[in-house]
Amino acid sequence: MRKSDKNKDAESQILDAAKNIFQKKGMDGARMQEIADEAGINKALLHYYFRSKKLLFEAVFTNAFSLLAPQLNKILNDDSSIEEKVKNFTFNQISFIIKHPYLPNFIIQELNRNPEFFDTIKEHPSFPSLEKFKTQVQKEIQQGILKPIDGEQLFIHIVSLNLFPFIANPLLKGFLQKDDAQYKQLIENRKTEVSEFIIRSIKN
Amino acid sequence: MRKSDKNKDAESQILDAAKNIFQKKGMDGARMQEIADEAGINKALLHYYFRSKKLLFEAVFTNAFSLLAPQLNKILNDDSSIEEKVKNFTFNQISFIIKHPYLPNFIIQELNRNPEFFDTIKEHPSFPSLEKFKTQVQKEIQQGILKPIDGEQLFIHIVSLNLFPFIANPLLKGFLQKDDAQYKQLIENRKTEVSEFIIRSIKN
DNA sequence: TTATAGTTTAACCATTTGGTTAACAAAGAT
DNA sequence: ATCTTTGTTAACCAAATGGTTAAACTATAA
Repeated sequence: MRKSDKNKDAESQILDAAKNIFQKKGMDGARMQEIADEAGINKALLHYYFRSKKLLFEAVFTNAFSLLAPQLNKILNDDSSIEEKVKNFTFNQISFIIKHPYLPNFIIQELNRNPEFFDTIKEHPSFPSLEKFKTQVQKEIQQGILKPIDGEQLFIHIVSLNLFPFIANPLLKGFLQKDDAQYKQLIENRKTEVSEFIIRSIKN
Repeated sequence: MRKSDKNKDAESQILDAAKNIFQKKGMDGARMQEIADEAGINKALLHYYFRSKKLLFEAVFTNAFSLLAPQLNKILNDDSSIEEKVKNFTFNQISFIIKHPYLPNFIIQELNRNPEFFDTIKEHPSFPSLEKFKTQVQKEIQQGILKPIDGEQLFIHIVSLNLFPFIANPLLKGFLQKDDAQYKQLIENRKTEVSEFIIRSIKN
């Protein structure tokens, strides 16, 4: 354990340790003892602050979602053009995930394991809504700015292109035969590559 | 019934059950007893045929990879144009994954959990190579058929657009507020939607 | 038929794991 | 100071889990 962490109060220290372990190993792979060790405290203290493994996990999960969701809202709820949105969104999202590379995989994986989990986050204040984005796409199509495309499909395209390279990191790294540094560079390039690719396809 | 038939019977029955459980719950979440129940046999028989959980899992994993890898080779090693390749590949891959929806997530997830796993599949006979695809992209760019694009990035684009909607199924289903039938339709539409989107971006 | 080798099972076992308890320490509150 | 609440720990526990064993069953070759 690092000394600078010793000052932090126990609860946030547990959350921090739990985040690391859960995001790397998932709910089933994580061990309470391992989290306690990472936090530098006794295992019983985990249960003192968070009654059970399940509750500790849920705390970490909603915490992680609270980081990701506002990122999504950026593209959906500002007033710039679709082109601007795509550009800023891909750049910002890829930059953000570079700093939190385990986040998308963690959320997606645990949502697959337990889909009812979505009900928990549906109530989240910054839960994204697609309505504005969809109507804006339609409007720009009518104005002749964009070629015809379904807003929902476009949304899926964008998120897929942004997140998949992180989720499939080991797979793609293997296929492309890149080492960590090379793959990092490849992703770095995608900050602009992806939006250019999208814009080229949808802009008139 | 001949001895070898019987072996294959029990063995493949175990593999089938293990596939179902492992793909739904992952290595850590799966229980040997549950696999035995699903296969309708005694738990000890699992260890008789596959010495340990780890070995059973590896059998399932390489099996799964053997299904997915040839799909990738289709786009990389035939002689059609890039446009044809993109069209056929997305259509075929999405059609294929619709029949095996757990497959991509399973492979990607377990590869994240244990990246050294890639060494096992690197030896696989149908392990995909990108060389042909990359040179073909460059050639078609020089011929003026395609706009300039990096072949590796294009490859990532394609796979991302194809696979992400399956991997992030619960997340996207939630964001888009679709039920299972509606989401299935959305994916069905992507069989052509994705390739059109790509072609529009790269073709001159 | 019987010996043999392969297959299947119930009962067990050792370890791991999430969770509890009871004692103890720190810090306010009176 | 002394009482009370809150925080922390070592030791413990019951259940679950991967794995083993020895016996029973089955098919077949001699």
